[in-house]
Amino acid sequence: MERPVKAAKTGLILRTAPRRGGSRQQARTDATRKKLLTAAERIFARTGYEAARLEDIAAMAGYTRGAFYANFDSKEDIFFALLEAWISEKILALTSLLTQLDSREARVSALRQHYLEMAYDRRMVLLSLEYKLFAVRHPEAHARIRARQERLKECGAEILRLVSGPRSHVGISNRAAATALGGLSHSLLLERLVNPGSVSDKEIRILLGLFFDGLIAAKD
Amino acid sequence: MERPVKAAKTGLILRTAPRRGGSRQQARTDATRKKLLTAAERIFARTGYEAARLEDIAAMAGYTRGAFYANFDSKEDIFFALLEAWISEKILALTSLLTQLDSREARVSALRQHYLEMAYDRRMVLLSLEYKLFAVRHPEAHARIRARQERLKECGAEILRLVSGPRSHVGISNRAAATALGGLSHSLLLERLVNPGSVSDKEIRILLGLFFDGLIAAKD
DNA sequence: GCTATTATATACATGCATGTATGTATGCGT
DNA sequence: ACGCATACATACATGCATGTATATAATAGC
Repeated sequence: MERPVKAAKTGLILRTAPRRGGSRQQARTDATRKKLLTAAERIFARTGYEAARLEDIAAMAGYTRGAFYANFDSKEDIFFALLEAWISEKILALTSLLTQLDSREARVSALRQHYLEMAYDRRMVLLSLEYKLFAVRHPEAHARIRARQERLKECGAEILRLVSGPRSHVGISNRAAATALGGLSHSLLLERLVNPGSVSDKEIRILLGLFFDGLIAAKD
Repeated sequence: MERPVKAAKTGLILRTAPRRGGSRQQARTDATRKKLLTAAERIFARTGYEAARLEDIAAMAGYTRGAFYANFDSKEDIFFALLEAWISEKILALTSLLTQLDSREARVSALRQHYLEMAYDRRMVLLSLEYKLFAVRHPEAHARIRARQERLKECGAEILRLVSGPRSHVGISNRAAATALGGLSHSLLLERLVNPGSVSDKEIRILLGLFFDGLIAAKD
């Protein structure tokens, strides 16, 4: 039995968007897609992008590589799909936080809390590092990743702006301040992953608080 | 022609130590070993540990894989050898800095400068990340890497101690303070690698200075 | 319920990096 | 100057992950 039509490789968009016919079959594929994505999230964080095997991702989601290739084109493809999903989710969470609170004090403490919590989200640090390292090492993908991370950082900066006003803190843009706070938080967690007990919970709180308050206070 | 003696795999130590007979031949192998190590340093930083190919390392050093396997057992082997060499070098530099200066002011500004310079040493950040990520992901190697990094951190803490005395800054150990400063410096550089121009040189100086001074001042 | 379509699994081909085994050249002792 | 050992190169074998092509199971339309 010949196949007269060569199954033309679906373009980029078709892959991520529903094939069509939005019925129950659709829900099924959406579910496995999501399962694959969350599996990828764990595997990428656990073993790193390069060492991650597609088979492991599929297996952790409860499938084989067949299901994987039905939903994604390659490791890079799912890597980027995960980035999109992940950033969108984060931004949603942040913006909701941004709108809910109205007093300045509430925002400040919420933001403070936010950076503190970053220091305990193991998967996020490892994933974030994977993306940054990938960007540094793959010039062709650089712009794409940067753009995404940018939106997130902008979001953080936006909140800082709401808290401290448009003017920079002693010559530091809100953007740079957000970057520094996130970076400190991440690096402290990484340090604890490598060497648990090297920095206590209390020290984390103090260090982040010190820096955070320093940045906020510098403005006044 | 049979080989009656099965070339017993050289043990770990024999590989790194001179075979014996300390003559000119020795100097030659030492030289290629060093060339291979510095090549590995660049390749590991450039592509990451997992993606690094032994052939590229050998090629960058001006050899082929034959030379590599004559000097190292595997990628992991050279990875650790590089770690040892690298940490030793860093510690030497730091301790010399520690002893040379005698006034407290001189030490403070030297230390300040040290953390600032960390934010410009691209290869060091990338390598340091590789080792930390490797440690997190390879439990069997964890202790080994940790021990090395530990010595370096201790060194930093030692200097901080000389500057600010044995007592911790408002509940922060010197060790944690050194970690935080290094982490902030590294993460700022990483951010700039991903997104050049996102943080200006001036902002780097201010941010690091703010945090550094905050830590030092908190003690007084 | 039967057929068409879609979703996933299985089987196979390919490429590529590692590691090993052998070959060649360079230096060292006598 | 000759022969041995050491440094490095070349060639080959292996393993393993990717990607593709085909087969089966599940779902939708009629």
